[in-house]
Amino acid sequence: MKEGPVIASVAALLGDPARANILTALMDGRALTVSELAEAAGVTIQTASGHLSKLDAANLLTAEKQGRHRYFRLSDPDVAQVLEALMGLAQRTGATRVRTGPKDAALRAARVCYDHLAGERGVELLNGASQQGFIAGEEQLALTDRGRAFFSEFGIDLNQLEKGRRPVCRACLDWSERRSHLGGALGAAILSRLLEKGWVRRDAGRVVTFTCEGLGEFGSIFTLPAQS
Amino acid sequence: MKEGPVIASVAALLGDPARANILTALMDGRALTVSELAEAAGVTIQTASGHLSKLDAANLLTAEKQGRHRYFRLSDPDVAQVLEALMGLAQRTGATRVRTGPKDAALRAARVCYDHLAGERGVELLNGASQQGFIAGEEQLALTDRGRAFFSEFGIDLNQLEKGRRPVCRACLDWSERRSHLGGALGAAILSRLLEKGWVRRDAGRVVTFTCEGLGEFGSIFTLPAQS
DNA sequence: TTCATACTTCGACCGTAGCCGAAGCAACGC
DNA sequence: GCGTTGCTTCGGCTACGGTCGAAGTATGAA
Repeated sequence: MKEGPVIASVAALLGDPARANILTALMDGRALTVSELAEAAGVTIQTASGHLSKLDAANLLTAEKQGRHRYFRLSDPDVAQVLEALMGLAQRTGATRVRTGPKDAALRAARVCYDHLAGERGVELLNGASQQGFIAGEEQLALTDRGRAFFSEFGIDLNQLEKGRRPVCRACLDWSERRSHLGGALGAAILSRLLEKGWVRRDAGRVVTFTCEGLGEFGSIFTLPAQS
Repeated sequence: MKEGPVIASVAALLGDPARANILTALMDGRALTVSELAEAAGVTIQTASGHLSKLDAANLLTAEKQGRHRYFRLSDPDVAQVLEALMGLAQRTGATRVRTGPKDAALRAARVCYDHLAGERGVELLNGASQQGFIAGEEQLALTDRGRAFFSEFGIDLNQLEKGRRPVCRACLDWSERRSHLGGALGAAILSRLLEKGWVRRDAGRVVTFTCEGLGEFGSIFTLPAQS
């Protein structure tokens, strides 16, 4: 009678389809306006506005005003992580209406999870990095010396990352693969670098597409057994 | 409009106060009957029965019939983990009605999280084990050779644990401490052992109480810097 | 057989919360 | 000033879902 309700109030927020749509639309880490979110959720602007104030009041979102727009984003990577965890549960749960549309396939292959790479490629990335000794651990991840060398070479400023409050490496459970992929500051930095290098492109929504060349490069680094 | 609803349906299940109470009542890993759960949730038996069939249909619970009773338990440690994660969110979220009752204090000190130790003691356990080199990693945990020796000595059959499908070590985020404690098969085995040794006692609900002697022993092992 | 217990199903009631139309603000451009 | 755009607030409608009383099923005991 006491602790139940505390989880119920949050869960109830996530439990409305419109709000759930809003949140998943924000899972790519971008900030979106009220009207964009209304469209994503399939409701009118007034309705979306109402939902957004609730989510904001619960600190699941943060709002930022810019001129006459209001941009909303997830307030924290933790929120995204809980959402992914719920998707995982939803699958096991049998609520899986096996909807194998083309968009679904693309999502499974590679997508953005808040600000890092997820899906098949995301899992490959972490597996490859582990196999080659760049990253150690299974649930609590740590960067190895070898990894430091590699990612510096790759163009990532590790000192910079380590200054922040955010953990550098973080295992994030992938709802489609049921395995972990790499989150945290390093995960985010890698995705940025992949974009800069032109290996991947961000499409509408959370889908990430590899260029032909990018897929080759990525594969030669991460999906082959250690090539040394 | 497509992936939102999948998380919404699960979240909506968790979002009803009565169901949330039922689930948190089951978080200690025990199996309870319909009537017990009805009382825990503060609703009539018919109502509870309805909720339980929904939770069961969603595979969040598993039912087991024994005579004229029906026992329900959480279907999986994963479910408990998501619930703990939600509690964490609920806190950050400001839904924190800071209710510092005596029971709350006891819960914070030591409690059962599905089947392993959580709360201050749980976090101490993992910290101590890490500091002394029994367990390596930060998010992905692994047992070290030294840890194998120690826990065997402690009375745990590690070979047995490693046979099962369940991961031996698992970091589980503690909602009250905002740090990880040790879950997985090893976490469960340690709690059993603590009970067997008479170091701790399980009270009503999820509260775990240390005996005077038990607290001393536990402390000398886990809360001091390595005593070697 | 009869009664008691444990639970499920049915039916009806009621409240809450989501939804939209309309109106009200606020920021920007002209 | 006026009009447009982006968003919020208000009011009323509606429907979904939680709730309980009552009746029905199953197990076990006397």
